[in-house]
Amino acid sequence: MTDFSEWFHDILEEAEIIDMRYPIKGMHVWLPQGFKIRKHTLNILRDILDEDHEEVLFPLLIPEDELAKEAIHVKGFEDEVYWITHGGLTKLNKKLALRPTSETAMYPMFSLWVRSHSDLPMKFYQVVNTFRYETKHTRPLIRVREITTFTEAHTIHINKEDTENQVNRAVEIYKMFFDALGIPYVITTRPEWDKFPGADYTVAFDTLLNDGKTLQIGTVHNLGQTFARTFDITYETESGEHEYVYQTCYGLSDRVIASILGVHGDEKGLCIPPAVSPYQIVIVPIIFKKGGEEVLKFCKEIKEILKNKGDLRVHLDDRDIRAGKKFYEWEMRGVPIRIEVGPRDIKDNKIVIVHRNNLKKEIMDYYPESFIDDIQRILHDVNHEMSEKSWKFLNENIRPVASLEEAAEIITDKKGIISFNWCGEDSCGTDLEEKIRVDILGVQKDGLGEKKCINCEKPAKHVTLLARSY
RNA sequence: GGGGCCGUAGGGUAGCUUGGUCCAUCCUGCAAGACUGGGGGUCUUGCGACUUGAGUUCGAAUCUCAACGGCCCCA
Repeated sequence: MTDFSEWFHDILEEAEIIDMRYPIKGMHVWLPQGFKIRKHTLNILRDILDEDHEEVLFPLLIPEDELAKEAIHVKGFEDEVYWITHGGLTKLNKKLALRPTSETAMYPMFSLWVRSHSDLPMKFYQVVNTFRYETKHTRPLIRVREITTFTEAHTIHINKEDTENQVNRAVEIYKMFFDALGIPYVITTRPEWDKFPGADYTVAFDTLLNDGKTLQIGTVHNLGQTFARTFDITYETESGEHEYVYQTCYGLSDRVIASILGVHGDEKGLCIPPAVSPYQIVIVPIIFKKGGEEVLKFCKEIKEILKNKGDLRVHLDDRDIRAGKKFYEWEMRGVPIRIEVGPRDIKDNKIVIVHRNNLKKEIMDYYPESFIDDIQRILHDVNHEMSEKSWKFLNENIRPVASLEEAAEIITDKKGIISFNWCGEDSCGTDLEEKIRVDILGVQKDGLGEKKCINCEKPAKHVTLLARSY
């Protein structure tokens, strides 16, 4: 796969994930197939979040004065805000912003909700669309003007330590989530110049697409007390004083879907993890003129078993077209396993199963009693193999370097992620980014001892990652 | 932020340089039929397009301008 952009664009259309022809730049239509992947992906995330968060839903519109309250925050977004200026023909006295993110929508309400230390912690999340007037190149699901699936969590705590724990907890949540999808990631603390506007610090997840460029797929922010001061969110302590709260927020976007498609896909098309695949199994009957009835009857039987007893998403493709064409089509759509049933198999009491991830064909004896268990096992294996393969690819493409020249060479030649020793100074970091035209993703760990920064040769503080990124 | 390229059926394209040959080419798709059928089958018939607006002209897919949309490069 040499050109990711082209591959991605084509597959989104061919597999009917989204329709990019909607006549507004950076806004697209979710088609049924794409919507199903999105739905199942959201279900997994909701299940995890619901354990200790409460789902809420805030309005789309934010009044101008609230949005403008947090100066640093609004500075980070001011070029990208869509404004509503009119109601009908009447010009509004107070402009209304389409949320670029929801801090300034939620926090004035949090100020009303938080009263006492016994109210805390509070943990909320919502799944909403957000709007950013992107001026750069928009890319479907990756850089869009309407983020349709922004899952943002916001938490409120009584002290700094609690927010740090919550940041760790959020990282664990996202690990669990990405692990369920077999999406590999690197976790770094973003450099100062790249953190969320208004945050104390930002921890981010990046994955590696198969063209060697990284994609940011999740962020976790420790907001400290910045927003609490701006929006006057205070609680009463046990001794009756009023203190500002500490906050975190963390979010995922449509890019999660992009990474599901981009990480696992190959030259044959998509390969969707069983957990979120619209169909987990497709049954393709091999029908000849004679004996067609019997084959179809058997296909329907196993479909019912898988659907009802196995609680699986199964599709029986009984269209009157050649089987080979169906094979190519379902492979392109990424259905994890395909069952082929022909007269020969029925006669021999066999089932032919093809794994999408490695296209291996498995012929097994058909026992109605153990059939579901066998299929469940195969689905589990497919998921496991997909995850292993993508993690292997990520790990193979993280390369440590000892010099700037080496970094520049590798980033041009092999791409991927580069790990190096860095002093941690902003000026040195931005200088390095400019010199070899890459993005510093962030820092991984401290305490390097005697090592030197590969750019300025001062003592290095962090193992740091850099990459070309989307 | 700066620069460049592009817009023709559902998708991909030919035609544009030199305006008339174009009620627009080919592949794919879709619809119907026949023969077929363990990896994209063949044949027959049919459906479907010049992004929008303004201009130049006897005449515009073709030239000019603008809007909208898409793509690429540089900071």
